[in-house]
Amino acid sequence: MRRIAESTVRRLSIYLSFLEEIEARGVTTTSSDDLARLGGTTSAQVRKDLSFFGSFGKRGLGYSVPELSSRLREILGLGRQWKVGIIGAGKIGAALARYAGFAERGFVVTAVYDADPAKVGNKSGSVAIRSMERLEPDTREGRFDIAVLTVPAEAAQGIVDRVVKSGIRAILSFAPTQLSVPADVTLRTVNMAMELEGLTFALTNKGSDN
Amino acid sequence: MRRIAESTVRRLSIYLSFLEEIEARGVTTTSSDDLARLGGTTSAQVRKDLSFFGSFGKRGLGYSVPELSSRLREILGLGRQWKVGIIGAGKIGAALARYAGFAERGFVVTAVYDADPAKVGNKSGSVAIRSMERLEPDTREGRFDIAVLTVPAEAAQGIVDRVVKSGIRAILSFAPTQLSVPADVTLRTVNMAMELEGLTFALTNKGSDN
DNA sequence: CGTAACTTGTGAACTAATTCACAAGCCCTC
DNA sequence: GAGGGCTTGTGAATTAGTTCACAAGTTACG
Repeated sequence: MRRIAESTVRRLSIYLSFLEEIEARGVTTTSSDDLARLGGTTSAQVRKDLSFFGSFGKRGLGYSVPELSSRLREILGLGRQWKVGIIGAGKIGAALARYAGFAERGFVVTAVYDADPAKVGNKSGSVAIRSMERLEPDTREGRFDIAVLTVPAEAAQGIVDRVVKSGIRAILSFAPTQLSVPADVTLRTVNMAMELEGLTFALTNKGSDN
Repeated sequence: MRRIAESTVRRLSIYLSFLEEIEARGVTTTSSDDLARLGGTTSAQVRKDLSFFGSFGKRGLGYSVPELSSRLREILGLGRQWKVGIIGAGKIGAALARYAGFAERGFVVTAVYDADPAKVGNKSGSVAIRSMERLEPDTREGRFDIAVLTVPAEAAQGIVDRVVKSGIRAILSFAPTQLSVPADVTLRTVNMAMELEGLTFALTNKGSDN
């Protein structure tokens, strides 16, 4: 398969969430134009995005909503349940552990870790907090597929190295720091400070550009 | 000023965070090569990014750390304090309201809102939770510059419309839905589901590509 | 069955972003 | 003050991503 741009994958997620929405409302057919309008892009972009994976529509008619959403779920790897381990049971970690949106998409939190011995054993949502020492054995036993990092910036790289070494290949980090991983590991970072700075940049430079 | 790519702005944030880090360690000089290595990019990219805003280095020598970090803060609009209003005092909203990283970067949470009357008046961090009805008057009085949305997907567009109408020009949304704003409003969206789907896509399609 | 009205799928054209590559400038040493 | 060793700043070349534009299907209808 040709390399797929991250922007394309993001849009596929958007298309899928609309498809699920209109599917729930009983709509059975849609078009690239509908998807584009709802997703803030163009119909050509929608068709091009889908064309990387096959051809799912009928000329003159459009797309079958159930079929396309099922194909997108498959493409995005949502046909199975994914186990998520949350590392760091602070405010954000705890909020995520309880976040219902996880389950709706097939993600289940199977472990929460914290370095603070006082927290170990407490429940975070429905999951007991585990000691950081469990990280390697748990990972090797396949207790989770995806690591979500909600630890302080200083600790993040060390933990990334540990979970990568014991076999994790997908990491979502909320730590406000640049992390490095081997080429075969996928890392996504959500950095609040960076998002806010994008906004202040725009506020500060509005008018002079557009 | 020529239109600046979002990717460039994101990298400027990264460069700045490194500069602050090494500045704290007493380093006084750096090079595009250092910044590139730490930020996971190339030295040509660093120089090109900076070149959109001026020329801040000395050939043969590199960049003065204090000078460059100060210029970047200025470019990113961090020379002043920004007031943030958090709309939605659920788990994520509450976690953000207490998030110390905010203050470090010059952001101060001046208001927290919630639609649930039972929550109004309670404290979230050091700020009292206000009624949603206060949104318009508060916004018009300049109580906050940036709106952070942590409300359910269904409520998000309505609130965006309200704050935009009363003058807000920068919004950071955590609602898992596509939002639309006028061209003069900057919107950034953080969507957990989308990030996780980016990971499952990669996990599912590894091997066949790279 | 023919034609009109649609909508997809996709090369080709275009636009945006990144990387290359090198002249220009700076510091240091002799 | 000339030469060597560095590193910036930036046009040019390249690569990546988006948009255009249209042939090829599909349905509806007379």
